[in-house]
Amino acid sequence: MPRHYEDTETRRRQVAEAALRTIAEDGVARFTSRAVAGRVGISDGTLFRHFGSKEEIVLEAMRLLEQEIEAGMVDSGDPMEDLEQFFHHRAAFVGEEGSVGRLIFSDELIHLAGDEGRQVVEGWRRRSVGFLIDRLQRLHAEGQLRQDLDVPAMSMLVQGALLTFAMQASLGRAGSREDVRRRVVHAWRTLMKVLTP
Amino acid sequence: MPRHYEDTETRRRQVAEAALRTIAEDGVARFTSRAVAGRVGISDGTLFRHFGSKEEIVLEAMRLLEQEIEAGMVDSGDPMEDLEQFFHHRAAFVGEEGSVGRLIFSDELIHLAGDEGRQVVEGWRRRSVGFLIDRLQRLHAEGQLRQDLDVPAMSMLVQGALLTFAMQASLGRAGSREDVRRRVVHAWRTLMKVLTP
DNA sequence: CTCCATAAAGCGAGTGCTTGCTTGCAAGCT
DNA sequence: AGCTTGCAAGCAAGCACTCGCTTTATGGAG
Repeated sequence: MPRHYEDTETRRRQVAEAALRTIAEDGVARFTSRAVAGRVGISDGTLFRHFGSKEEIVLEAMRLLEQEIEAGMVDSGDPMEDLEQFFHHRAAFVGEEGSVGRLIFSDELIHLAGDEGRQVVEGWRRRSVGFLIDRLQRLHAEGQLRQDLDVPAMSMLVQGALLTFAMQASLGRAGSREDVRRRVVHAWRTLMKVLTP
Repeated sequence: MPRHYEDTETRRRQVAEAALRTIAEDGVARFTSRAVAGRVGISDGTLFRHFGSKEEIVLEAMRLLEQEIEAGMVDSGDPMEDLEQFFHHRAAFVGEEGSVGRLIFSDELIHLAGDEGRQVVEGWRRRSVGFLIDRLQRLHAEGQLRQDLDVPAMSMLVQGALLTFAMQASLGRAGSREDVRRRVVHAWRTLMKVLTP
């Protein structure tokens, strides 16, 4: 059988994607270098020709996720629209992509990714919370949100709602894409009812 | 040096507690039979005299948690009081006991606990959600909760708030016991403001 | 167009380490 | 004496990772 050849750049992307799929579908316990290599269709020996360590693979996979995470944080000028955009994007993302929830929740994986991985995840958290607080603050100051609630409390409600989606995806009980989207819309309506005067 | 002898019953309890402490303090990745044995002060060989497998250890540890989980679900006759009790108890529990969050979030651990472990965790979830829905339903019917919100949506808000505590504990950023308790009280006040007319 | 040297990518056996678990025997309790 | 509990060494399996060698792509010289 003839071998199939690809250059390092292509392989690195394929491996990072395969790593995310493996984590999402098989779980962290079965996330081994052999499994990832098998998914790409190369031997585990070849895998380590393109990556120096398993830690590097996790970091590359994180970089793939990072783009998606950043994409959810836009600045349209209207804080309310930003917030809605953020909530929908993030909820759909963590609700559909099972690997995200596992990555964030699994100290196992973060431990695997080393100090650098820990910093990456911590960075995501800080940026996301910062974004949330900022938009809520502005809306609160404009009087568009209930004045008897403080901003951190409202932030907790929004984060909590997002966590329920991550949790469901992590437990594999997310349902179809359409189903997730419907629940996201409903959750957002509920939050609006609850946060606005 | 003289050996210290304990009967199986005592050792099983000690081991289960040590397992929870190990998961909470060292993380799932370092939760090995040797580490647990070392914490108890016995060799890993002795550990397997009292337990048939690591899976059994996890199940025994789960049984320890189960008592605490059940303790949070009382029936005082007043649904609102039940709900408040439940929220405070559960939030303080998952917020202070880091192992709970890790246990619930880690598919690694659940995978380790086998089918029986998966059923145990699924049972917790079902019972907890059932409890929540039941009390909310009754309060909603009595008109004590906002009629423009549906019960599942309110349940999501409560669960979400609880998840934020589990998440913080799992990430090791819980803070002191007093600190957690203060935030729990604040979260409950926020929920009440938001759910009642 | 052919030939061949070189580099890149692939393979799979092998290495050392850790893990869950076993076993042979010693040490204490009853 | 016998039963339980303990230890330390050891085992097979699985892991991340290495290495020697093979196979393919490339590209310039003849």
